[in-house]
Amino acid sequence: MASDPNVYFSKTLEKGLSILGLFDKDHSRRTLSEIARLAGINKTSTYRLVNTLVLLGFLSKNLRSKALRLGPKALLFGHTIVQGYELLHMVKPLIDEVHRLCNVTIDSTLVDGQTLLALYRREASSTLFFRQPLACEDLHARATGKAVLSRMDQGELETYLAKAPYKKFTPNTIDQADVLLQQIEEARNRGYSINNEEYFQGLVCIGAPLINFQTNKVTGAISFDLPANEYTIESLISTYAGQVTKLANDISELVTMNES
Amino acid sequence: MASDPNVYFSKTLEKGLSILGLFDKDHSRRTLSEIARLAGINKTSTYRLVNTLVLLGFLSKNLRSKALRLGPKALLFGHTIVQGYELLHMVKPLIDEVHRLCNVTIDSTLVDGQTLLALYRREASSTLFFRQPLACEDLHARATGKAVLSRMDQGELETYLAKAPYKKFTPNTIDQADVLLQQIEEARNRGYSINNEEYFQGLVCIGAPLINFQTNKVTGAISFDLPANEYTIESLISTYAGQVTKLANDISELVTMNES
DNA sequence: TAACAACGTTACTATTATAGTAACATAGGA
DNA sequence: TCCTATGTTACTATAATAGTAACGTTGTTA
Repeated sequence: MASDPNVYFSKTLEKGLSILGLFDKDHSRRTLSEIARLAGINKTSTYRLVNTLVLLGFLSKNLRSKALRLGPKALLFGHTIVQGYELLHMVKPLIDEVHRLCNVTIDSTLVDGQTLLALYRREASSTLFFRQPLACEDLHARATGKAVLSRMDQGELETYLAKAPYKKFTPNTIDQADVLLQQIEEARNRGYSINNEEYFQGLVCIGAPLINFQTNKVTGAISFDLPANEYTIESLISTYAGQVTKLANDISELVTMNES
Repeated sequence: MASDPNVYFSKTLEKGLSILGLFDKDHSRRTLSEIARLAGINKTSTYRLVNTLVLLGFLSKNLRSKALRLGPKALLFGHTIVQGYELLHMVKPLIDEVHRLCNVTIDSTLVDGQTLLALYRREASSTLFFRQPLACEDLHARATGKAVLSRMDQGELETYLAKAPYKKFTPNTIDQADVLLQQIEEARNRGYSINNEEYFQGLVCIGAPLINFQTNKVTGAISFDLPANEYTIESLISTYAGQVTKLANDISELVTMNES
């Protein structure tokens, strides 16, 4: 009776997607009740939605244990969606090319609100393996994060800075707002940011922001990741500062074109 | 009034997912009408669902052109789902290990009905690049496809064979049912299948099926892909037949465990 | 073995969300 | 300028969902 402000919003779809989103690397099996609880949906509705996903092949249900997990359709769906992300295909050849020339691990991320989303990563064969998060809210501890922060508008930056003290990943991780702010300003002035084993021991990175030149807003960042035992911060900068900023610039142009 | 047989099925969710699924590598931008037409949903409902996806960040809408494309949330969502697929993480280390030892491109696929779904692929640095499909219905032209066919039950196999003449990708592609059937029987007897530049010029492959040992059903296949100018079919077999079948066996055991 | 608890499934309606029609708005092309 | 295609909004009948409650099943504890 109260004329909904959201006649053009489907709660059902929102719920269904939130259910699918509950399955990730660390939660590949879930039970119905668990889903209902986590998604905040009542049992019957959850049952209906889960059943739908099962019938469509997005989830598969173990007949005995009733445990749910992602089905083949979900795998295809996920792959298809990732590949359907236009920017990925624009960015990939540029990154691959630089990777080929320099044999360095290159990471690209998008910023969505206050979180970094993995876009595309190309690893140098030698790079020490570390588990790359798909979404990361710890901008303070990453080269890409600091690059993004260096070009955020004042308001958003302050919101982030207010989160101090920040999560510590290594002894080097910056956990104080004033130190972080200083590094951010430095990054803004120089055009690149540095990560000195602040996220992962043994890994030093140099990053640069991706900018939409039309709106002048930051849309993400890239970084070159290198082994700390082969590079000092100085040699990292002298070797790669030019390359990261150039690559970031090239990608920024694509982003600008793409978003207009 | 007619007691629906499907009270526990959400058409809305089905529609929403089908809309998201319309975005892929070759269709990264779509219009509302296009979506409505392709998904077979009326304009208003499409508008509601699309609007929902936009508000949730799965789609983004260009303010001027109204063109729709996948949003950052979709990228994260897709990545998360793929990584949430349990089997991927079980298969990956095995394939990576063999890849490391042999420096060969290894491909793994799941079978879903009559289509092959890409599971995990590890490329040898030297492998000629070819665009790997996420879903493929042309079992006849691939080593993984023939491996799967060699272990399908009679009924399903006949369904596939009835599709002849098959799509031709190269001069070598088999397009006649009797030739294919012969190769399939050979593959069943030997435990591995061969692809002699039938899918892609310059690429020879040797494949083996993945079996759920408990149900004795085929769940997918793997293949080693190699350059035709370095391998004859004979040298391919003598070098790799043992390795593919062993790897397929190891993965099959995982699959069996995983599905019980 | 019995009782219990937790979970999954089904039945049943009130309520609400969606489908569908139609009208309006806007933009691009003829 | 008119026309057509496309996107957006209004409105209402109808169909779909939410929510309660009850039932079946499984596995655990006493």
